[in-house]
Amino acid sequence: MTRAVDVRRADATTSGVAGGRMAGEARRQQILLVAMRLFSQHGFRGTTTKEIAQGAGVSEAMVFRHFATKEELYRAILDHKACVGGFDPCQLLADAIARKDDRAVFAGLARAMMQHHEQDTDFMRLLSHAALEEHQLVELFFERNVRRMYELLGGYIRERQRDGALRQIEPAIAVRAFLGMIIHHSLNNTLWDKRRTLLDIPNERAAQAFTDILLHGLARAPRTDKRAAPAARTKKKLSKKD
Amino acid sequence: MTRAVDVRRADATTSGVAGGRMAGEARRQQILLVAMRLFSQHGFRGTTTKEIAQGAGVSEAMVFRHFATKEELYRAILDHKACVGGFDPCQLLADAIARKDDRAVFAGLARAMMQHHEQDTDFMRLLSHAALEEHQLVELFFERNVRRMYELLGGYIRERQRDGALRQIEPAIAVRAFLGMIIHHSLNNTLWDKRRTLLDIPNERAAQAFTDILLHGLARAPRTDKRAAPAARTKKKLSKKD
DNA sequence: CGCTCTGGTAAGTAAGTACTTACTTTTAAT
DNA sequence: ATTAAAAGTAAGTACTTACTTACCAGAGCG
Repeated sequence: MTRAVDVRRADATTSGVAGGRMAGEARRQQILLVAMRLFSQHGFRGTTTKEIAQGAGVSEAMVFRHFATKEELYRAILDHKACVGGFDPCQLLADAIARKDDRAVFAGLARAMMQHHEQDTDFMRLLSHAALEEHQLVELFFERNVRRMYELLGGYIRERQRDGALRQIEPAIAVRAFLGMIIHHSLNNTLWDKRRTLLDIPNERAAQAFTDILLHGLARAPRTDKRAAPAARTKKKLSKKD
Repeated sequence: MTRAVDVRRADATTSGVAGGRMAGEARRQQILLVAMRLFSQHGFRGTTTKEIAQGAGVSEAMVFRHFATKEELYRAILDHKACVGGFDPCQLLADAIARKDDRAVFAGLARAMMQHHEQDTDFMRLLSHAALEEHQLVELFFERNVRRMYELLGGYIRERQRDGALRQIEPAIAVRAFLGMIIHHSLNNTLWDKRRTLLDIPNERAAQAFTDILLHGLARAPRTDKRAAPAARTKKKLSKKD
């Protein structure tokens, strides 16, 4: 709980604490960067404007010259990250999707997401803080990134269902299950179990394993005989009620 | 961001704002209860001792009579919840495990966890806050609850692998995948997408679907062939014993 | 009655907190 | 060189925060 005045200003390149006078826009960007790191570490309320200023190597007044309020600074970060932060799954997967290479689609996505999470831990933390603080910009991020992901993957799964390659399960559920594996795994690695005492495997293996589970899980024939009537799979036998 | 002085003291039974003089221990418990609600809503730094006192209907000094520091109060809550908060999967699943009823084991767990998450949203939030704030008591919770879960489920999967019912995949990975689906789903419902615009299904259906995906995903025969092997059938209808 | 113990408070205090004001230095175009 | 704007600061302000101090009221009990 005692937080101490830890590393901030670690190193000129990352913290950007450039001694001299900077051009306005450069300074603005630098403050933004520093603030993002601090907000992600300590949340909105847990970060003081003084710390941000110190981290950037300027006086507090400079922070308020560039951003009218602390809130505006926060908003600028979330806003910026909501656009830039998320990679573009469409582009990444376009090729595999066109080839209908299920394994390439899902494993590729898993790999890319995990890598992304690993590199941008700050943003994951920032988003988590924002969600807990019920910041409205989480919704923006949702609309811009998450919903598109559900549409893209859901659409692909639906298509493969029509092809007869996957069994009939609500695509959104499958998407949630898959993203759940990945995101939960990343959160475990960066937040809950950093020392990886529960499970310590390289990303590549995790991506393969999750893809395996999903694709076998969605595969058309639970076991053998697929030459039987295809109608049988509409509800299958395990729909034990609900 | 503007938080306002919302509901606190909603109602005498839940907020415990009992007017008169109380016995020491009773007051202590009541302060604890109020504090837990507030901490879960706003995190440690986001909750003031004044708010806690008001919520409990006493002066701030009373809070500090019972708990030397705010930190001690927080600790008392996490500590208490780490014991009481988590349900006991061992007991819950003992029967299904003994019967080797895969579907009952996993669906039962999924159901119970989701229900639990739904009822104790406060605790989920509290834990998330604690993890982000890197509070050391998260580790305690991990040791007491999460690790046991991995051991229990991992052990069961290993056993079923020996039985030839499940294919050879590292059990811990399967556990992570399954818990990931469940926990991610719960977090979506209570934190990220409360209005459930991405996916809105009853818990029971989610539990069934996740179990389906996992069990088919772990099933022994990924493809066709090997119709001779009788082992392949064990996981077919599995719910009905065998 | 006096006397103490306990649950309780009003009113602090010192150290933050976000944000401001009044002022100085540097840059660069005229 | 002159000058106006831009980059920068030191020292506030008004308010909040965790935590303290000094005191009160009533119950129980001799």
